Amino acid sequence: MDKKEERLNQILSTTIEVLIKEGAENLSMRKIAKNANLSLSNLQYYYKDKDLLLIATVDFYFESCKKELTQAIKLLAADSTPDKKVFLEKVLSMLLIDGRSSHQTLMFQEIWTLASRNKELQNAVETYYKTYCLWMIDLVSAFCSKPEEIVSFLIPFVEGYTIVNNVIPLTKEKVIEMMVKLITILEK
Amino acid sequence: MDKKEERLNQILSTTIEVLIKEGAENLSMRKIAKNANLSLSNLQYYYKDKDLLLIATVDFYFESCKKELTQAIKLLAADSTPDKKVFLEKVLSMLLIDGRSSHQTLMFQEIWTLASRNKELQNAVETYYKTYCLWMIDLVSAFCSKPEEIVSFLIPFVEGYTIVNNVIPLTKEKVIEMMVKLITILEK
DNA sequence: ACCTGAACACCGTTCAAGT
DNA sequence: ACCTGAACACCGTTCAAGT
Repeated sequence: MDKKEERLNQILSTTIEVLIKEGAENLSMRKIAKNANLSLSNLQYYYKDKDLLLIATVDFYFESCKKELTQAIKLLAADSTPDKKVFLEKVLSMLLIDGRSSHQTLMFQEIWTLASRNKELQNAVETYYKTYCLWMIDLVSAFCSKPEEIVSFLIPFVEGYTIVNNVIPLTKEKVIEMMVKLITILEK
Repeated sequence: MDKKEERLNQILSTTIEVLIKEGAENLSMRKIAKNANLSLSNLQYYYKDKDLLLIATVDFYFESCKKELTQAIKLLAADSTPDKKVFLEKVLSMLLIDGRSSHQTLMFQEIWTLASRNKELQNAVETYYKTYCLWMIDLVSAFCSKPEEIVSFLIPFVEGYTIVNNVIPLTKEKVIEMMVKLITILEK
């Protein structure tokens, strides 16, 4: 890794840190510069304005998410018993996260909101989710028929669950039970 | 409506307008004051700081959402044919909104993000969604058994769909068809 | 190519003062 | 009770200048 690459890495990591800790609202070029040990003008040499810095940060973040996802999928695939029910339960309990306690969900929420005002970020988000969809289809198809239907139903549900899990009447365990039942039935 | 109430109404409506048009990121006390024809200091007389203004705005917005929801539910209930399938299709096509083209989803996204950094907003969001849940349970129970399960599965799905509808493989029509099938089966 | 520092218009908040 | 205006520290961006 050469010097420039290292600098960029340092800037983007710092931006993610500040973004998670303080939110997009309280993110400032000066704060990032300070935390990354750069002068404001020097930071602006690497990223001309705040928008470009945010786009680069989101791309950088999605790359790390993809790596994590690949890892998780590998674990799931390796450890797979032939039992479909057990497999589905594992996938679901991994995906159904309480959004308020997860760094990842916090970061995604910032990204969604930023993206709603920025075309380039919207594309980055769309591209990421499409990749995510394809991987899920691939993963699910090892155990289930009609993977496209299952994924079309699983992904929105999981995304929504991170937001509203604290208000729905059923517990997480009951939700997993229900989802396994539904997926099993969906294939018939 | 007395003068004070009118002033507050004018301030909160202006805040919502600016929030939807420009996002929380670009919302400023000065901008709101200007658009609502007040001096900055006068706005601060009514809302001491930005946080208090945002909390009041979110409460105000949720109130209008509740009114809209009551209206929509009334329409659904009045026009109800005895056919469960038709009823479910109507509910679903009303709820499954493309998030990118809807003012409401834009506003909710801003609120979610703001809430992730503010305890009071979190409570406001939670209270709103709990009311929403109870109304949905009430609505659904007219036609279906196991309304708690159906709502626990419907609400997260609908929330998630607004975010990821553009990346999942199935079309909206196919999604509705699938959901009706699943709900029907869930009751058995 | 990489980095600096001053200047500008804008921001939220505070405060002392008016009616 | 309602409203004003000045002051403060902070913000993003621009720009002319250094190595």
